[in-house]
Amino acid sequence: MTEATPGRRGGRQLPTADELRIWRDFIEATAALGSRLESRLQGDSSLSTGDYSVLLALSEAEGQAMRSSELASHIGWERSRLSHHLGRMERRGLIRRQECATVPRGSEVLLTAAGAEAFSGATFPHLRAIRELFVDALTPDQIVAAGEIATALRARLDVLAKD
Amino acid sequence: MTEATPGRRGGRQLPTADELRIWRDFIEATAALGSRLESRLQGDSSLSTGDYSVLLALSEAEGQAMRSSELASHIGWERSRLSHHLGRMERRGLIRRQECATVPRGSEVLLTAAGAEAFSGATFPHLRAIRELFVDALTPDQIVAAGEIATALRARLDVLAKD
DNA sequence: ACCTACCGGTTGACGTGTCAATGATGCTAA
DNA sequence: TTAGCATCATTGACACGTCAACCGGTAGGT
Repeated sequence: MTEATPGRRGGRQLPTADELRIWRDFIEATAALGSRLESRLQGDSSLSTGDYSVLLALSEAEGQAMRSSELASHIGWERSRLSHHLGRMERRGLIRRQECATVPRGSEVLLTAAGAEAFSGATFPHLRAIRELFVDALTPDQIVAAGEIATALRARLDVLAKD
Repeated sequence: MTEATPGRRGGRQLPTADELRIWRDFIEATAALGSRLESRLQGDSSLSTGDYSVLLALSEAEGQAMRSSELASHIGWERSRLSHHLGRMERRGLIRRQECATVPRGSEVLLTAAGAEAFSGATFPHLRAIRELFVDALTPDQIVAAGEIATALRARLDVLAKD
């Protein structure tokens, strides 16, 4: 009783004006939050949030190394996105790539010393920024609500994953 | 009282593990939501959400036209972003630019017939997608909470607008 | 009048993301 | 054996964003 064709109440197709306003506020605020976090991290460490995700995953990995596809699914990226990103990170000396010994066609991504150092220097300021921009912005109730909203949105996206 | 260094007030510097988990869920879910909306709109209309914002503003404008800087502040974009985007939209015939008669150095952005048509074809599917992916994902209480969270985040960003 | 400072707008360089196509290699079935 | 076929990863083309530099012109102050 949520969907339907034009008409039937309880089943309108389009958002109300209020819903639309909230939608706009919500999507714009979260986008602004993300981009502020991004520039904060950039200023504090010369890393992007993408770099940070990759370095975090590698730091926590066995031997500071992971297979490329494993890394991609771990951080939820498409393979080509990761490949492009690793190319840029490799040019900056943050990671290295080498043929994987165990898996035939696999490529192994290694954290370099420079990468580990950049990551460890970025961690504290990044977490502090999350606190300042997100945690401190909300009441404890709102933080809980934000978690539930995230879960609900994610569930909805997963349910509609066939588009 | 959880973390360390210069800790005055009941103000630890770093988020707790729970806060961090919620942060991650939240930022990832909203990013995924945005990109799903984007690809929905793309598939339904061959417009991006950026195109949509521009066309919406122009559609509602006096004479289907606006000065460039006015448009930029109306949709909250940086000037160079808008300039690049208008260049792409102009190549696709969605808008036109011409010297502004009233303001010396100003440039005026006009909606073309093709642009108006693309916009009107995109509106219904786009609103429907917002409903399916956002409104239908949440309870009425959660929608209200989402609005409050957006407002709180925005307020926090504005307060810290000096970085 | 002249110098300077700002203002509206554009441009170039570069990082980032997606999509589709391309290797390179193993697996399986005719 | 060999013709497909799936898998791992990369590449190229292109859209999008940001940053910093630039350009043309108007406005102030001296």
